[in-house]
Amino acid sequence: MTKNRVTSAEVAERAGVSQSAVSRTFTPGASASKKTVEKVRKAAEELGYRPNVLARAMVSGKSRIIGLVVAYLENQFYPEALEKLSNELQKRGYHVLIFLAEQTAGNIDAVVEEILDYQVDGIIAASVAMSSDLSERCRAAGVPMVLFNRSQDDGHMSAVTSDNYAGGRKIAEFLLAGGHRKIGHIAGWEGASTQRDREAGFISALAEAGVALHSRAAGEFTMEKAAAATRTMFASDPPDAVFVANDHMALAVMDTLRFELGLQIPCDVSVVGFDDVPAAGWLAYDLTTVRQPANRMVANTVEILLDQIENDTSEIRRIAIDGPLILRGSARIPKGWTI
Amino acid sequence: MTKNRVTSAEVAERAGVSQSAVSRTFTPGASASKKTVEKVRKAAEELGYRPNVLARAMVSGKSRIIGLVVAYLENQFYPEALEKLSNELQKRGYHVLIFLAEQTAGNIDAVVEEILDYQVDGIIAASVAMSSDLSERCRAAGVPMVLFNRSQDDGHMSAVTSDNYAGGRKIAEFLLAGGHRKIGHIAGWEGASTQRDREAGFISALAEAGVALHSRAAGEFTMEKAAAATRTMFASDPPDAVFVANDHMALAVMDTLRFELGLQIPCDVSVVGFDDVPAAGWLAYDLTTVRQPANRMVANTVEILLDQIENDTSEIRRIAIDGPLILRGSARIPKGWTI
DNA sequence: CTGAAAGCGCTAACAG
DNA sequence: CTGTTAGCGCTTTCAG
Repeated sequence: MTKNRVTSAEVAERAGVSQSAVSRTFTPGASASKKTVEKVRKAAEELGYRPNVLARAMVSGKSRIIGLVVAYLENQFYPEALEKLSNELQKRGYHVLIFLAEQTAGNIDAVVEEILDYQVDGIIAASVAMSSDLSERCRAAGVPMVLFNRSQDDGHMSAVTSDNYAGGRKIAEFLLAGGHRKIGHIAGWEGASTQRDREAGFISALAEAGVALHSRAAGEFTMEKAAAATRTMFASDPPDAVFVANDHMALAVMDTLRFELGLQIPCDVSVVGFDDVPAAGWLAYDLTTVRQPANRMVANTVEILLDQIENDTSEIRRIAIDGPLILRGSARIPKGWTI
Repeated sequence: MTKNRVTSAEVAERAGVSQSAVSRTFTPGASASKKTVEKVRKAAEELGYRPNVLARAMVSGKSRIIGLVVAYLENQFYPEALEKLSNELQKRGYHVLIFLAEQTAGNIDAVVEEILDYQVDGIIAASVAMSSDLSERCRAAGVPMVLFNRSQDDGHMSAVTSDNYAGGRKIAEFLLAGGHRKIGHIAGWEGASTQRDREAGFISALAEAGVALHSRAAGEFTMEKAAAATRTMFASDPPDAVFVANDHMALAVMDTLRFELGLQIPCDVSVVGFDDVPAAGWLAYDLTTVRQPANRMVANTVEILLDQIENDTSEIRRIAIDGPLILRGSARIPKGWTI
C-alpha cells in the first residue's frame, strides 16, 4: 500500500524554488514570473503533482464542493436534473457531494448537518422541504442554499421552479378547450409547493370557466399510490379527463386505466401530466404534459448559488420559469390546436 | 456573511478541558473519561459544534469520501444503483462525490485525476471502462477502485457484475424453448464487457441447440440507435424473436416494433431485455428480462471497496452474481414454464 | 517577484 | 485518562 501523494514541497525542491512559489503557480490569482511558473510546472509534471484540494479548502475556506440533497431518483425528472446540475457545476470547477434524503422531514435536518460538516460552499436541495430552522442554520454557517423544484412559502430562501401555477392553468385551458367537463385531478404529495401551485393554477382556470373539479384523489407522487387513486376515482362516475400532478404518476395512471380498467386513451379518458420526463415521450405513453425546462432551471439554480458563493451576496431570489404544454396523444386535441 | 464554524478549541475552552479532549470525545476509537465526555458534549451542544470533516481528513489521511464515476443516468438502472450505493455508503459513514463521465474514454482519465485531488478513500466506477494506466495511477495513489457493472479483461481490478454470461444463456434457452428459431440480437456498445458476456452466453446456448443467430444490429445502448437498429433488422426477413442487450434499448425496440412497424408483441415477435429496470415492469411494456440483482451487486461492491480501504487489502476480487429470468408478457412463454 | 513564517481545524504520538 | 506538542498540505500575509 503506497499512499504516495506528491506534495508541493517536493515539487518545490525539485524545481529549486520555495514551496510558496509552487502554491502560486497553481493558484489562479497568482503572481509568479514566467520562469518560475515554467520550472514549477515542469517539476510538477515529472513528479505527477496535483494540489490537494482538501488542504487548499482548509486554508482558503473554499472547498469547491456543493452539497446536493435529492429524494426520489425513481422519478426520471431527478436523475436528469442531477446530471445537468452536476455537469454545469463541474464546468464551473465545483463538484457535487450527494446526499439522499428520505422523504420524512425529520431526516433532512440530520442530512444538512452532515453536509455542513464537509464545509461545502453551497447547498442545492432538490425537491425537499426545508424547515426554517434549517435554513437559519445554513445562513448562520454562511452556506448559501437554493431550492430546486420546490419553493418555500416564507420567502426566506432562494428557489428555482418552473411556473407551476401557469402550467396548471394551461392544462385546464387545454382540457376545457377539448370539451371536457368532468375533470379529475390526481394529486401528488400535499406538502409540496409544486403540488399546491399546479393544482391552484388548474383549479383557478377551471373556475373561470365555471367548471368545478369533478373528482380528486392523492397519489403522493408514487406510482403505487397513483394507481390506487386511479382505481378509486374510476370506481364510479368516472371523469372523462384527468390531470395527474406529475408524469411519474401519470405513467402509472395510464397503465391502470388501460390494462386494469380497459379504458382507451384518449377516447374514453384524456390524461395529462406534468414535467415532460423522458418516458412521457416514449410511444407507449405519448403523454401530453407541461415541460419543466430543466436546462434553464439548472442554469438559474447554478447561477444563483454561485453568485451567492462567489460574490458573498445573500439576496434571496425566487424564479419560476415558464414551460410549454407539450401536445401528444394521451389527451384529446381541441379543434384548431396543432400538435 | 457570518462564516461561523465553531472550533474544537472554543468547545474546549467552554468545557474547561484541552482541545485534544474535545477531539477525543468525537473520535470513535477514543479514550476519555465519562465526565470529560459529558462536559464536552454539553459544551459542544450549546455551541452547536460539529467536527470539521476536512480537517480531520487532512491529518488522518481518511476523507470518508468515495468517488463515484457514472455515465448514463438516462438508463434507469443507474439512478437505482446510485441510490442504493449512496445509501449503503452513507450507512457506513461514507459519502459520495459524484463525477459524471462522458462515454468518451479519454475524458475518464481527467475525471479520475480530479477525483484523486479530493483525497477520496476509494473509487467506484459504474459502467465505464478503465485504461490500465488509470488503474495503475489509482494503485500508485493507494486509492482502491472497484468496477460496478463492468469488468476488465486483464484481471487487474476488482469488479462486480451480474452473471451476464449465464443470463445470456438463460435467454437463449427460454427463446428456444418457446419455439423460436429466427432469433435476432440487438447489441449495445461493443466495447462493454456486459455486452460481450451477454452475447457470448446467448450465442453459446444457441449454438448448442444448433441454432445460429438470424440477425444482428448494434444499438450502442441508446434508445435512438436501438430504434434505428430495429428498423434495419426488420426491413426484410424479420426474426420472430429479439434479444436486446439491455432493457433501456428494449423499450425503444418495443415502441418501434409496435408503433412504427405495427407488429404485435409477443404474437409477431418476442422481445427479451436485460437488467429489469423499473420500466420493464410497467404494464405498457411488461418486458421479459433477466434481473440484475442490484441490491446484491451494491452490497458486494461496497463490501469489497470498504474491505480494501479499511483493511488495507489489495486483493483483487471479481464477482458475478446470478440473476433470475423474469417472465413477463413480451415474449412467448414456452409450454410448461410458469410465469 | 519571491522566500519565510504563520496558521486553517483537527488527530496522534508523547509524556505525565 | 489528560494536556502538550507536532504536524497534515496548502494559502497567504509579511518582509525583502
